[in-house]
Amino acid sequence: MARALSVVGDRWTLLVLREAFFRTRRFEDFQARTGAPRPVLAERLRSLVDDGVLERRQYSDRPDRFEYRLTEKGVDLYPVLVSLLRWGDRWMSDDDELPITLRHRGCGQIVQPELACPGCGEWVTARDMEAVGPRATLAGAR
Amino acid sequence: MARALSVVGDRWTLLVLREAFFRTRRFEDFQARTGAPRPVLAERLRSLVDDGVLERRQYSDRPDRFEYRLTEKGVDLYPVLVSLLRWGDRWMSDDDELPITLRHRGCGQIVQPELACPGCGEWVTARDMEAVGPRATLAGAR
DNA sequence: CCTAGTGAGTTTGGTTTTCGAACGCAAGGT
DNA sequence: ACCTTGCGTTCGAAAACCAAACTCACTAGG
Repeated sequence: MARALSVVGDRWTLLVLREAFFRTRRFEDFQARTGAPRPVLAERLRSLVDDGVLERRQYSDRPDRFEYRLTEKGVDLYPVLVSLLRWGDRWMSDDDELPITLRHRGCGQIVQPELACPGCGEWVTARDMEAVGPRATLAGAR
Repeated sequence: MARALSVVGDRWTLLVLREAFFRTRRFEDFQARTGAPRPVLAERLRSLVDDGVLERRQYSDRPDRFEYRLTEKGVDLYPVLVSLLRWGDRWMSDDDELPITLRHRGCGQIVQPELACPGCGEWVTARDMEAVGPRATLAGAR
């Protein structure tokens, strides 16, 4: 998890990724929609590309122009973003800003996806899970 | 989501919360396990308490000693942490560090929880969902 | 031809944050 | 009397951040 955070553990990075999921692809648009300072944005995009989360693709020569798209690795961050969105809507909403809503193409309903157990299909909360392995013993060793 | 990130959009904050889910409660232990610099840790704990994610509780007077526990709001961040954990294991693992594994108390199996649709129960990926509402039009307005 | 505009950055210079190391303080142990 | 534990705070140096201006390579309009 620390390694995951070394990639996405940054305010601007996550805002950039949110926009990427909304199909923003160009530097100017990322800049306008996230409000990130341009040098910071340039640096973040570069490191996301280095980390394989975004792909930098030329969409024009003369003049050279590039766009940034999510890779498979990037798309797989969706649960992180959705979980944050959900938590923000639940705990941090203020009334004069309507939340983003998500529609499930499969069933057509407006929903907030939640965690479930792939083993038994039940919904999962923190209390239903326990850590095992190296950290479990660490935490217990107190 | 931006508001959510204003609370947890920080490398150290998320590491602190990870430890909190492992039942770390004391300043020294947070410091040792996250490696966060002490002044940063003090400031982060304070702001997490301000934001209602952690609760600061006195567990001894003479000398005064405090511990930090997750509130309900904090516990509800579990999906964010689990999603990060899962992504890190999938995309950032290196072989000489065993991943943390999670057991579902309900069915006893070792699993990585995933997102599902509360409407129809199907598993959900980024491609199955579409945004509607204010941002959808914004993204389309290009 | 001259000027304006667009897209994708880079440079600059000044302000915040962050960091590691050391310190403070109140007790408890030996 | 001295060392240790727990929980922080203070300090100066180093790094990151920011807004604004600049660059470069074109395209479009008059």
